[in-house]
Amino acid sequence: MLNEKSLSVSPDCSECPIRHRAVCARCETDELERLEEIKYYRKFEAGQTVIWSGDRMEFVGSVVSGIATLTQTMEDGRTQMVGLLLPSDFVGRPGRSSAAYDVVATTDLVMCCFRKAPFEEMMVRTPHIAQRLLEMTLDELDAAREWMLVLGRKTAREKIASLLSIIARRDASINQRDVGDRLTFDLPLTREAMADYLGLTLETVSRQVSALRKDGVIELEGKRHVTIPDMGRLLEEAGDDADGGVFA
Amino acid sequence: MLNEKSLSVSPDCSECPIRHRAVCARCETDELERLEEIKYYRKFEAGQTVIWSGDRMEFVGSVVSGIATLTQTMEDGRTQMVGLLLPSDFVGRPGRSSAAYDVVATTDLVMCCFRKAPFEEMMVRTPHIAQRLLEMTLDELDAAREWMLVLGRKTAREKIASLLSIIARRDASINQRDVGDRLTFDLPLTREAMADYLGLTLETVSRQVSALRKDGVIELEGKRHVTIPDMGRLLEEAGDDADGGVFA
DNA sequence: ACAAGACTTTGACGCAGATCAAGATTTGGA
DNA sequence: TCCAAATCTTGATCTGCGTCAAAGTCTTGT
Repeated sequence: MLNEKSLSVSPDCSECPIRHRAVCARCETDELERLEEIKYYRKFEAGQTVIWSGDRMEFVGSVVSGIATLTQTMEDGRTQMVGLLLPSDFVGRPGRSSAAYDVVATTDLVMCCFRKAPFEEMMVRTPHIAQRLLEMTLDELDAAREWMLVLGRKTAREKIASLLSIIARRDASINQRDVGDRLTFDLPLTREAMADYLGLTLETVSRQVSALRKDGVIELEGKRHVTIPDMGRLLEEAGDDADGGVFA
Repeated sequence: MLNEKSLSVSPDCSECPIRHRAVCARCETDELERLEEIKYYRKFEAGQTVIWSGDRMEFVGSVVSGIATLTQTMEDGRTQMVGLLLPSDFVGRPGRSSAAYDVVATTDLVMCCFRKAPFEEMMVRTPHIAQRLLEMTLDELDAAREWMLVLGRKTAREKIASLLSIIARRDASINQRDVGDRLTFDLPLTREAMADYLGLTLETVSRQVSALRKDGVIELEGKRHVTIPDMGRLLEEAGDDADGGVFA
């Protein structure tokens, strides 16, 4: 269930990513109007849980701004982040009734949501929506498998470099920067969240970030503001040669 | 490309899993006939590579019998298995032209294949196929994320127990056994393949298998024949409480 | 049936990353 | 503005798993 702290925002959002990425681009006008009818916005504050694992899912949607994470937890408290949701990423499982993971806003977050039942109904009537969703799910699957290599076989230093290169690349594409230039961004994750993503402890994350800084692979201003002087070098450190990770 | 050692087998296969799982179950007759036209079988020997990462994919299909694996390799030779394909699992990426991973037969393998272009064309005409494929892809994504927890946060012993419980569960469902009974099966993987799946070395796998045997969690006859006297106990060892892993 | 190769087990030892601990820096609320 | 809580850094030590090595056991072909 949505947290009571969430609240609707303006119902108009011309840059709503689902409009471009998932649904509207190829829709006929009447479907587009129907979509507008079932669309609404939700806002969450940093730290709020969007959905708890096991909760009934009543919407699907996508991230408009901010960052959310998908997390799994074992009974003894060990946690593993299994997905990082950046603007334009899709959330939800057409055809599934309950959430499989905790979804947590790590920064202030705006989501564009569609009520699930009418969305699914529309999916049946409009085949290209199902196809677009299949494509997006295949991308996520590739990303998850890419991450399995990171978790299973990379060293701590390579893991940090992999994560930084993914965030840098995504950030560059959102802000229309050229990868290859000096990239600069704010880390949207605490050291602990990074550790949960990478299967490490926060102390190891801190040490390896310091080491990469000392070696000139990254520059830091404060704790969170990162600049990558040489993306090629970072990718080498990540063990990805040049082409880099697929993570969406 | 398919390896030259592969060869067609009988074109009839009444228990072809795709018939039940992905496509035919809800097809109208004419689609079913069309499917028959583009269907063919391929047989591979243990150890053969079905497709190399980067190769042009000319078919989609599913495993009829035997086991295949999806593997990623780094330049320095480190490898990580990112998927385990058991009978009825689907292989291939509608909408993608080249393979993202190596697909290797670890036992003798029979696959039921469909030529990709006509299959995709049919997908467009027959919406429920696209929907079925979306469901299957979502299952795979859940499995991959479940595995991220295994790789990132579990100990070597828990990893082995997790893998054994997945294989045992799948084997039980294929052979219509009741989970909860004494389960018995042949391990379809070498110690090295298990290590590649679990992000461990083969020596560690061997030691932990021995330890689980010594502790009575599993019984071994020869190197490969395993029996699980108490599935609940195994799941505890895996750190999954009771309900267990989703891995498909 | 036997030899050669593939697979597996076990031991000894080292190291990357975890754990435990203490401070330092940043953030936010009254 | 100042205090308390959250976040981050760094150090010392421990340990699970990797590495290296050797020997045992299956499998296969001739």
